[in-house]
Amino acid sequence: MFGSVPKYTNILLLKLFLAEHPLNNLTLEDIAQKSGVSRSTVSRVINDHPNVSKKVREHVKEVIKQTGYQPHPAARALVSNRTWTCGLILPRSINTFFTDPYYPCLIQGIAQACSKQKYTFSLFLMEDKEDEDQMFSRVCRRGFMDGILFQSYQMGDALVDKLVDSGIPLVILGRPFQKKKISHVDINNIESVETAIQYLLDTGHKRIGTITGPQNTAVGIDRKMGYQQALIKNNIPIDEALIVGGTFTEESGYLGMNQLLPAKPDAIFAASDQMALGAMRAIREKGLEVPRDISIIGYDDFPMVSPAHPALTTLRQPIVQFGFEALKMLISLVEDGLEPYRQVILKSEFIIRDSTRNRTL
Amino acid sequence: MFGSVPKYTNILLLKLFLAEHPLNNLTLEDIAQKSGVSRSTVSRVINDHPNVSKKVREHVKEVIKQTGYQPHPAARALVSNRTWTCGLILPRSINTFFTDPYYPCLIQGIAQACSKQKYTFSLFLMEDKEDEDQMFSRVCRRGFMDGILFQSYQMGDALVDKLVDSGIPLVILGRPFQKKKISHVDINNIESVETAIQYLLDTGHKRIGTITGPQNTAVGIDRKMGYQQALIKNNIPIDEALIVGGTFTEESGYLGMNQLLPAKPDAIFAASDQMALGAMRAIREKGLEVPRDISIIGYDDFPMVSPAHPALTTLRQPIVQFGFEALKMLISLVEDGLEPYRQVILKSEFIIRDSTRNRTL
DNA sequence: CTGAAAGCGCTTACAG
DNA sequence: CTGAAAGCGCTTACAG
Repeated sequence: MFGSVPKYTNILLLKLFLAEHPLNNLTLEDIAQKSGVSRSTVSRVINDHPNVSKKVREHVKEVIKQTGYQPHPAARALVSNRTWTCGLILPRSINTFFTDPYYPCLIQGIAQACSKQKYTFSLFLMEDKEDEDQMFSRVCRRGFMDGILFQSYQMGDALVDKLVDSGIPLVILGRPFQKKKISHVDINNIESVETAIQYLLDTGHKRIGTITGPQNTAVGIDRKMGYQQALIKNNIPIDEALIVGGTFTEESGYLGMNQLLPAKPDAIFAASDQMALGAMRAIREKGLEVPRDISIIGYDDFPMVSPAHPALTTLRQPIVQFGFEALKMLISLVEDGLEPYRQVILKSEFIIRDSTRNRTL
Repeated sequence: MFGSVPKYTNILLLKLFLAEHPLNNLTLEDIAQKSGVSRSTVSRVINDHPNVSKKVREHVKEVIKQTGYQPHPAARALVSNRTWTCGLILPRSINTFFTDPYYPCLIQGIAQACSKQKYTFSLFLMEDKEDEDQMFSRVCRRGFMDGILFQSYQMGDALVDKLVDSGIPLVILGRPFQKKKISHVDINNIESVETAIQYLLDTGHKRIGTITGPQNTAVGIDRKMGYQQALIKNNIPIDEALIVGGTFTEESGYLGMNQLLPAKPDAIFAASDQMALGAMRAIREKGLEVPRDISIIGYDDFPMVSPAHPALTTLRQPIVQFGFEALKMLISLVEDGLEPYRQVILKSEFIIRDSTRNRTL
C-alpha cells in the first residue's frame, strides 16, 4: 500500500520508489486478470451488485483481499457522482471554538460516525467573510462533497440560505432559524430543561434562577424557554431578577452568578456546564456552599478540563449519537432525495449528582 | 452553483431540481464552446500554463468568471494524481483531545493554512486499533490524500513506521521518536524553556521547580530537558525534590504543585498553561500568593477557558504558523519528492506577564 | 500558440 | 450471470 507517486524529475528515483512500493498501480484491470474475469464483474463484486455467481464472487473477493486492492477514489467519484466525503462547516460567528468543549466533542462524534460509515470527514472553519465566499463556491458544487453538515449558531447566518439554495444535501446541526423547512438534527433543549426545573421544584426549591446562553443562538433561546415554561406550568411567576444572560463561558457564569446572588436564589440552572462551574466559583467566593445553600444544574456533561466539586447535576447531550444521526440523515438525503425534509430530535439525559439537594427532607 | 445531484427515482423531481439549479452541469467543454476555443486551451488557462496568448487567456477567464465554472475535482484528481486534500491523523494514544486546547488550536491552524492554499482538510481521529487498521488501508493509497500530517504523541506509536513505509508524503507534527530521518515540524521546546529558566535565574530565583509533561511524549521530555540544561549551564545541581511529573492537565498541575510545596520552591516552570493554572490553584489554597511567594511560568499561551489571575508568564507556541509550515512542507514533499527529508523548527515566544517577579529588586 | 486525440480508472446500460 | 464498450470530465503529450 502506498500513497501518491511523487512527481520525480529523476526517472531513477521514480523507479526506485516503484520498486520499493510494489503494490503501487493495482487497478480493476489487474484484479480482473488475476481473477480470470472481466473488469465489469470485479466492479460488480466490489459494489455488491447481486448479479454475480457465488463462486465467482468469492474467488474475486479472495484475490482482492490477497492483493490489498482498493478502487481509485477519484475514478469512482467521477463516474458515480459520489465522493463518500462529507464536510462540517463551522461559521465564523462561532467565537468559542477554542474554549468550548462542545466543538471537540462534536468533531469527535462526527468523525467517529464517518469512520464507521466509511466516509471521509472534511472540516471547514470559516475565519472571515472571504473564507465564507470562497468556501461557498468551492464546496457547493458537484463531485466535491456528498453533503454538508452545518453548525447552526447565530441568528442571521446568511450562509445557511445560500447553502440551501445551492441544492447541496445539507443537514443543520441544531435548530435552524430559517422559516423554511430545513433538514436538521436537534436536542430536546426545551423539554429537557423543563424536566430539570421540575425536579428542582419537586425537591423543594422556591427561588430558581437561571444563567442563560446568548439570546441570538437557538440553544440559548430554547433552554431559557424551557426554564420559563416549567415555572409557568407550575403557576410560578417569572422573576426577572432571577434571570441573567451569559455566553456559555466559565467567566460569564461567574459574573452572572454574582448578579443573581442578591436575589437570593436557592437553585440555579446554568445553560452550560462551564457557566455552572463559574457560578459555583462565585458562590464559593461568597462563603456559601453547593448544594447546601444553592443547588446547581448545568447542561452538556462533556469531559471537562477541571471537574466540578461537588460533582455536577446536569443534562447530558448525546453528542456522539448526534454526529451519527446527522450523518445518517445526510446519507439519506443524498440517496433518496432532499424532499421531504427530515428532522430528528435527540433527548438529553438528566443526570443527578451532588450539586443539587432535596430540600423537602 | 449546487452540489451532487440526488438520485431521484422520479424523473419529474429530477427535472424540477435541474431547472432550479441551472448552473448544474457546466464542463470544460461548455466553457470551450462559449469561449470559442478548444478544451485544451481552457484547461491551460485554468492551470496557468504559459502557452496561451494573452488575449485568449483573458477572454476565457472572463467566461469562467461569468459562468462560475469550477473544474470537477474527481476528474482533475483522476488525471493529475493530485487531490488537493490533506489529512490530519490523530493517533488513539491521545487521551486529552476533549480537554487540551492544543487540539482545537492545531486544527484551526491547519484548517486555516489549508484554506489559504486552496487545500481541503480532512480529519482522521483514531478511536481504537480497528480504526487504525482500516484507516491505514483507506488513507495510504493513490488518489486519496496528497499527503498526511501526523500528530506525534506517544513513544512507540507503530503507525508512524507504517505510514513512512507506505511512501505517502508525510509530515510529523512534533519531534518523531523514530531513528530514521522523517520530515517534521517542531517547536524549539528545549531552547525556549532554557530561556525561561534563565530569566528566572536572572531575576533572582534560587529554588526553581518544574512540573513536567508525560515522559513518553516528545514535548514532555524536551521541556524537562530544557529545564535541566539551563540549571546545568548555571552550575546549579538538579534537585529531584523540585521535579514532579504531570500529564498537561489542570488537575495534574494541582497535584504536582502540592507535591512540590514541601521543597519550598520560589519559582515553578509548568510544561503547560493548564498545569500552571492547577499549580496556582494549589498555591492559593495554601494561602500563598503568585508571584509574591512563588513565580509561575507556563507553556502554550492558547486561549483559555478561564484566564489566569494574575496573568500568566508563558511561552507562546506559534500554532497557526505551525499548521502553515507543516502544510507547506507537505506540498513540497508532494511536488518535489520525499527526499531529502525536511525539518523546520519554529520558535516559541517568551511572554512576561504578572505571574513572575524580579526578586533582585 | 492551438486543437484533436489518447487516456486516467472506474461504473453501467446493453447485448448475449 | 458475464463481458465488450461507452463514457464520466479532466490533463497532456503530440502534431501542426
